[in-house]
Amino acid sequence: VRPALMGGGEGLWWGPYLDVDAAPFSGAWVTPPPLSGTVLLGYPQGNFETFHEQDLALPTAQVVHSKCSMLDQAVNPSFIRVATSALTSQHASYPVNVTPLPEVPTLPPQLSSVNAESTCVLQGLPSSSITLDRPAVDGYNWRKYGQKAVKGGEYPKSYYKCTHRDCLVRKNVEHSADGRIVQIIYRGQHTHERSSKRRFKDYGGISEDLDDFSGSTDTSVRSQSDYQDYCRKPIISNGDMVGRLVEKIQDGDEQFAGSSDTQEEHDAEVRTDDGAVDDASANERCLLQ
DNA sequence: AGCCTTTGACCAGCG
DNA sequence: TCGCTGGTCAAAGGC
Repeated sequence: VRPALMGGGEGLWWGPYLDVDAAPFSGAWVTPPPLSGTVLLGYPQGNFETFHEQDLALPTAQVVHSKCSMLDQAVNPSFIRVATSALTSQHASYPVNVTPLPEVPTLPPQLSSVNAESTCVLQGLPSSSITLDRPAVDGYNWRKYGQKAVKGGEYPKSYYKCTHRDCLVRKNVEHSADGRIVQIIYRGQHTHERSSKRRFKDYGGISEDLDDFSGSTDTSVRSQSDYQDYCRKPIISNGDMVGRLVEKIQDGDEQFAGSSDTQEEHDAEVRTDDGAVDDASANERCLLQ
């Protein structure tokens, strides 16, 4: 089953998505599943980044959203550098130029009705810039308890537990050959708050930003309009790094994904002939709910 | 000392 | 029942 365009903002795909191996698409917008799910972000070169809702939605997405709003007034690449570094390994920091988009994508009713939580997907990062080999960057503490070569042996799969007492949340992380995360399967729901502000500080001192909006951990009660108010401005992505986003709900029946032919067209427009990126349109897309 | 990753063994489900 | 596969356990070692 290929992703279905269900309407909404220009350049976005969303809808049921059952075939992860379907043709690459651009656009990155996803509604996190209520209990568990997978967010897979990929690039036309065959590189993929995968984030779970809680990798992105609460800590980093809101940071980026916040920074997006700031960037609307004064474009400052350092903001995104901070945000993206929080997404990457704790040692990585990558400069990214930013240009705000003029419009705010419209939400498809199908998705807006699914879940009130919000996910912002960083898209268009250089393929080398995000390596979520440290799941702890989502604000929770994880302990790796196993690794297994899955059938075919293409990608080793790592198994992580949340270290919080009485929390049974687990993550299955699939890595590509070069160590990049290909897929994260998230099982369960945290019964506690994000465990460590200190840890976020370690990733760039953004913990305060996280609390700007995520003071409550009960995101399910947060309204969509709240998010839209909170983050008005999306960020356009690096055209060279057309994103691919897949959300796979493991424990539920619903599966969603984002993609867009129109977005691909847009990305093609901002991409130069030699594959270089038009700085004016470079960088990150922050799509919101 | 505590927490983490690594890794081989073990277990359960399924055909 | 057996073998395969995915998921988990737990000892060992590192930071």
